[in-house]
This record gives sequence, structure tokens and C-alpha cells, in this order.
Amino acid sequence: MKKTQPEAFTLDRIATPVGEVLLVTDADGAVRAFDFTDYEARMMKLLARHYGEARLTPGRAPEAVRNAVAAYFDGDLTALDGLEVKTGGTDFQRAVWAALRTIPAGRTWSYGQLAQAIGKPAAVRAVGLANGANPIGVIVPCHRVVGADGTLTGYAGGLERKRWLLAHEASQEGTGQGAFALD
Amino acid sequence: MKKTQPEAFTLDRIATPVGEVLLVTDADGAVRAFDFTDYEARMMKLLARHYGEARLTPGRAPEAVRNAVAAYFDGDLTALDGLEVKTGGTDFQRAVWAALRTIPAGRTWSYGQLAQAIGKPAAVRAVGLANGANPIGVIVPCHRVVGADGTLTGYAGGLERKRWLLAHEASQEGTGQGAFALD
DNA sequence: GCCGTCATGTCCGAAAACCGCGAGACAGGG
DNA sequence: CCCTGTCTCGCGGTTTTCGGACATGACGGC
Repeated sequence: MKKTQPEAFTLDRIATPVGEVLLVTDADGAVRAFDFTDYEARMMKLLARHYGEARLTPGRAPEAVRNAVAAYFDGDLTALDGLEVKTGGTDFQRAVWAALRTIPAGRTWSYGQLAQAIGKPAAVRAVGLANGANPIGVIVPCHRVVGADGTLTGYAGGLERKRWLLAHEASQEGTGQGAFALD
Repeated sequence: MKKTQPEAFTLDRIATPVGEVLLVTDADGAVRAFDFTDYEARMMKLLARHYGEARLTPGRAPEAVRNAVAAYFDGDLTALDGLEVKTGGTDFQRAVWAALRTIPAGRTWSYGQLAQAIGKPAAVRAVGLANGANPIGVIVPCHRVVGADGTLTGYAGGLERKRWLLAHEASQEGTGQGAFALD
């Protein structure tokens, strides 16, 4: 049992080209969680783990956040970069998630590169774990990490979506920088 | 809506015939913890377990509480009965602690009787554990529980103090009801 | 009588399993 | 030869599981 301050969060739902997403924000407008509706159970589990009995009340997220999400899916790939996010998790996990946000849209890193970036070049596999435990999909772009040989190894929202997101980000950037192959 | 703070508690210190005690109260004047100064570490651990990063600020507890404590040690054995207490812990533990407050001063129960009182006659040993985990000594009178044969089996504040408290309560009641033997 | 045994709830530490990896060894196929 | 696909093994944080230790007492065997 952790520190259990009930902490009231807002749960919003937004339609996107890859399906409806869940968007959890706190009283300060910071994003606490973001995931696809069909993985709602997993998101709830993560929230419960980090915040104990956090209470979710359905409602509308701040317009600034909603607009940023819409803009991103609409082609403005940097729209999410300014959003404030807040997470629980261990120091290691937070380091990984922070590093993820430094990967620019249209680029991909390998798990090894990511491990290197946080100063633990050997913790490659652990990085994969932390990646999978990311509570704020898309905004914290865990989908921009692929295998050393370019394979899309896994994605909590389904590989299909990972593929779509990367294509979305690549196509907007132009065709020149393709650091990975879409099959 | 204000942020959920780590819950501010007040920490007071009071002198008694058996040594200085620590008295933790909340903003409503309810008692959250009570223990002897020489077991401060254990009390802090319990507080941390139940309330996370609870913040303790040294200060004076409400006069009503201070007076009740003084009166009890002065011979008014029922002085503590009216105090409001609040605890964390599991359902089981809270059931045990609630039952403890029904034991009148000057009387003792066995662990078996206590287990019976909460409707789990077989959970005798578990009751002992819960007893030991009581964060509010004296006010929640865990010292009034002894072995089935009358032995003072254990006390978180030291058996010496348990003996003293029971003698204190017994002597004030008169000599007739001695349900236990002091050695 | 004395001793071993078992039931019961909770916490705690140790150990093991779990992986969204990646490097190296090896065997085939052009 | 070179290239590639498959397999094995070590890596390291987090989560889960497991096994004890206890503020006891009732019971069955010697």
C-alpha cells in the first residue's frame, strides 16, 4: 500500500483515426494517462498501481490538451511536445519516459540507444520493460523505439497501431529520413 | 479544489509516571498515534505505513486531549474513553482495535476472548499480531490483553510498563476484582 | 504434565520469473 | 566467401510468489 491520497482525475474520451482514446488529466491540466479505449483495463491497472485509489470522474479535459491531441492526429506532429505530463513509477522508469520525449517525431531509436541515453547501456531489456509500462501512450512516444535491426518488436496498443503512428509521423516529415522500413 | 496534502499532524510530548509519551493528533483533534518516547522509531514506522508521507509538526495537542491523558495517569481511569481515535490498517486490525476499547479499565481479556469478540474465534494468533501493531497505545488499551493463563505475554512498550498500567488500573478499582495476578 | 502440531492475518525479505533486447555462434544456401 | 535466418545466452529492473516470524491457545499422544 502506497501513499493513498484519493486525488481526483478527469477522464475524457476522444476519437482518432486509430480508434477512441482515453485521456486522464489532473486538476492542474497535466496529463496523467493516455491509452486506447480497448486497453482500458490495463490503463486502470497502471493508474491504480501509481496512485492507489485514484478517483476518475468522466468529464472534459482542458481544451488546450484536447486541441493538441487533435492537432497531432491531424498532422501537426509537434503539437504534443508542449503538454505537461506527470507520472508515478520508479526512478528508472521516469528516466526512461523522460528520454522518450526527446525523440523527435519521424525518428526512431533502438532499445539500445535508449538505454545508452539514460546512462545504463547494459539495461537494454529493462528499458523494454519500462517502455511497456508507459502510462501515457503517444504523448510519451514509446512507439518510436524499435529493435536494433528496425523490427517493430512490440507495442502495448497493438503492433498495428505502432505501425500506423510511425507511418503517420514519417509521411508528414517527407520521405527522405526513413530510418525504418514499414515491412 | 485544493491539492491533497500529505495530511498535517501535530506531535506533542507529555510527561507521565512511566516516562514521556508521544501524542499525535490531527486537525480535527482525533488521536492518530500514542506511544512512549523510547519507541519513537516504531511509531514513525507505523505512521508512515498508514499515511504515507504524513507530515508531523511539533506542537500542542488540544487541551481536551492533554487533560484526558493527565487525568488518566492521575487516577481517573475512564478519562480516555471519550477520546476520538482514527487509524489506518486492515479491516481485521480495526476490528481488533475497536474491540479493545470495550474492555473496561481494571479488567483483562485473554487473546482468545478478544478473538471471539470479533467473531473469529480461531484467529487467536492473528489477534496477537494486530494487538502488537496498535498505533495508539494506552488509549486503545492493548495492555488489557493477557495470556489465557494470566501471563503478561508481551507489550510493545515493554512488559514493565504493561505491568505498571494494569496495576494502576487495578489499584484504583479496589482490590476485589483482580482478574490477573501481578507475578 | 510435557511436547509437538495446527489454525490465522500481516508484514518482510529473499528468490525467481518475466520481458516490447541484442550480440555471437552456427548452419545453409547462393 | 558472403549473407541471412535461427538459436542460445546474458543482461537488469520490476513484480510476484513463497516462506518465515509473531504478544496464542486447543488438542491429541506419550
